[in-house]
Amino acid sequence: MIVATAVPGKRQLLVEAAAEVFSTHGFTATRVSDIAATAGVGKGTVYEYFASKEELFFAVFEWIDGQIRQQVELTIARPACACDQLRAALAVSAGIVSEHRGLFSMNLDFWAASRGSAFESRFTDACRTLYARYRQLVADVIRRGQAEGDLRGDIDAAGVAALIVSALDGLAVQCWFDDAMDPVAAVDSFATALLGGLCREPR
Amino acid sequence: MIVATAVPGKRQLLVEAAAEVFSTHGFTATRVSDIAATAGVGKGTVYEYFASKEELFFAVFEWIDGQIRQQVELTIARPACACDQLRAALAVSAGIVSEHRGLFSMNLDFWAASRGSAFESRFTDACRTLYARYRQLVADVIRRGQAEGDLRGDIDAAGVAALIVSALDGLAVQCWFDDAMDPVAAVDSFATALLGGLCREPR
Amino acid sequence: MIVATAVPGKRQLLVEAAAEVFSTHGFTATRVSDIAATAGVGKGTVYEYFASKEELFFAVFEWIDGQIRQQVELTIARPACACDQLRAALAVSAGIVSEHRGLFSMNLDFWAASRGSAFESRFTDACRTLYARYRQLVADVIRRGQAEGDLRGDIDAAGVAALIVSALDGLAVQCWFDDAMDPVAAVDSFATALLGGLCREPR
Amino acid sequence: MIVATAVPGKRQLLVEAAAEVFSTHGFTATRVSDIAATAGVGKGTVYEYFASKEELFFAVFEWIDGQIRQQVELTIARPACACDQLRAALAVSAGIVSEHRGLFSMNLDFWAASRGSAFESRFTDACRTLYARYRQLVADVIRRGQAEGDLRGDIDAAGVAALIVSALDGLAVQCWFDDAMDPVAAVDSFATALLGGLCREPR
DNA sequence: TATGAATGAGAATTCATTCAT
DNA sequence: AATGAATGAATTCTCATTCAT
Repeated sequence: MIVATAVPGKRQLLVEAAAEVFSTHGFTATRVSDIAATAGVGKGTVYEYFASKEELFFAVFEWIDGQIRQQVELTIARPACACDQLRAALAVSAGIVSEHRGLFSMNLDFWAASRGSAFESRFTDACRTLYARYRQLVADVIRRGQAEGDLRGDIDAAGVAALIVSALDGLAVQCWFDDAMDPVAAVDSFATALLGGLCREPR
Repeated sequence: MIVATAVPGKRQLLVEAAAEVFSTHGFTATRVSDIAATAGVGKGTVYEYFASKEELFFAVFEWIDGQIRQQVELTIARPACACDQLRAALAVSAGIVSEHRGLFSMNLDFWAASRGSAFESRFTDACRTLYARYRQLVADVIRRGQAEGDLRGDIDAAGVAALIVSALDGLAVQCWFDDAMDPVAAVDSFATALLGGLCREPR
Repeated sequence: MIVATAVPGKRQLLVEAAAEVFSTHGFTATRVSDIAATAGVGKGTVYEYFASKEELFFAVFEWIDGQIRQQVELTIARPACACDQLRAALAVSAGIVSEHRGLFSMNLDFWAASRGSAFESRFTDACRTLYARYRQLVADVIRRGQAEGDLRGDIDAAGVAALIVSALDGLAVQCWFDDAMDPVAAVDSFATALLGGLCREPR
Repeated sequence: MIVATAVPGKRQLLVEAAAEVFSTHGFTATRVSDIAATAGVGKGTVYEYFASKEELFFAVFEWIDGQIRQQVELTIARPACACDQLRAALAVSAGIVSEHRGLFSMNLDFWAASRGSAFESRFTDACRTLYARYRQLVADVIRRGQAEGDLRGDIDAAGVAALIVSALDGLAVQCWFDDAMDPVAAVDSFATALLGGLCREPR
């Protein structure tokens, strides 16, 4: 679960207030004064802790990234065979998307921040690193599975890992646009297909 | 291929100029005057054809959507077994991503336009429809494959279709952040894994 | 006389409106919107012609500098002996100060602009050049007078020129603070003393 | 010399810290917190001693004024003929300018403070008084010289005094803009010219 | 129809000042 | 007395949009 810190300092208070307002209205439509009001402080106070609106936005990005990665890593760390780990990683990710549609919509803003904002390169770099890390995480599981004989050895682990990570991001996007989507169920079918093979006859 | 229309009217000229500038600088950082200059017309002329910057942006969205869907539909329409159709659809999509990284980065802006802009609901609705259509397209192939016996019947076609579409979107995101990614190779590995099954022993 | 241009373009209109407002309220206390209102245009229009408040301020500086230098140069250009030229230059300068106390008060702002503003070096450079030019102008007259035998040859022309120019600036400062000062009369006494010598017995 | 007080109270400590920061960055660009930091006290402490930034600025003005006037008065107080007193007064003033270019640059800020600041009239009044006093000082020397027969009696003492004082102020301005200027040498030439007469034949 | 000069709503940001501790 | 976290008034500047030509 993504939960508020127990005893947040004022900086963290602002990050969480910002997350709330940004995730509701989007980056552009959010005014700094909205965040200040939500946090229950004066407008100037925001600038005591963050040099700019974008700096605060980036802090929100880092906070959310940390929260999510922590859960995924914990899940994958549990000892199990590679198949089960992949399935569990997919399931927990879908669960997060399902529970936090609002927060996940911020992804769209984070991504867009890499397009023409003053922090363009900062967000681009952070996202590149973030995705490289997730791909690595998944690829390692796959390679271990291949080494241990659970998974087919004739498949490029990095390529498949990239697409698994992609699938989860893309799923969150579709869920953002369509409340009716059930990410958990979709991911479950996907895991079954991917692990067992869609084709009746393996190729 | 995504190509300029042969004899564009001035409206189409503006759409294509806008696509170029938007894809280079992002929606927010693009000024209407930039687009006018790129199109070689006066700033006021833009408003003869589009009521607002966002309206023009939406027109770009529709144009690109049309271009891409056309290619995907043509690919899927070719008679083949379901497996080959899926593989071909994945390949052609990856190819488009690969060839048009710039255009694809606009996705990030389109998605973000669903967050707090004046056209919020217009983009949201359009994206919901767009994704529903792609999911349908893929799900139909899967269902046909199941009916014809090429694909396993015990799998939820809709769920898997959702994730396949997701994977392609997510892949484009990662390619935007990381020039070193090769979407075509990654998709190929993914197709092999998905169709044949990652596990050595089918489950 | 310092007069408004006969057919000012909008840029010049703004410069003159700005000169009026700046000279009345000082740089800091002047709001860009005040200038726009005085010029009878919208706030945004100011930014069509000047990139910033300081850029406009600099344009005012250049305009006033041009106006004044023109008069001084015209005066000095009239054929006369060096003594008369110096006397005339002093007189015309005092006359300008006397007639345009308001405009001259802008000097105080121009000078202060060289202290910590974004345009610090631009104003510093411009003032350095401006004063070097005036010193040169006066020094040339003195040297000519020395060559022609009208003025004592044992005196450093550059040093005296610097102080003559200084005296006029300092006089404008005192006039700004004290309406009762009569620059014309003061300069007349000064010219007599300087040219004839304060001491009863020449040294 | 302008030196720090031997055992400064905290108020004086702040005045001197402020003088340092103001003279370095100018009034506008100086933040109260900079002064506090330079003085080694908390920001709030400044307000225990001064009601506002401008009040502190005014205190700096008074402090510097006092320091400088003291030196000039001491110089003039030395018994000598009027000619020598004038020459000495000019020399000592040029010496101060030369040694304290930084401090003197504050003049530009003091003057500008008379333009649109909340303390406008306070600075204006103080400067008017200050200059009246200096003019009086110089005029008295001249009048004494005239009475004693050292100086020509047909010259308006007040007018000449005003320009002598002006010249020193203006000189400081030019020195601020041009490091290459040597105020001491310039003033020496000026003194010679003024006392002995620029013209070969006294008029 | 095409234009681009003019507009002004709107938001980020700064920093002097306050005041609870 | 000393502090510095908190405040919000105030102002610059941007740029989508309008409309007279």
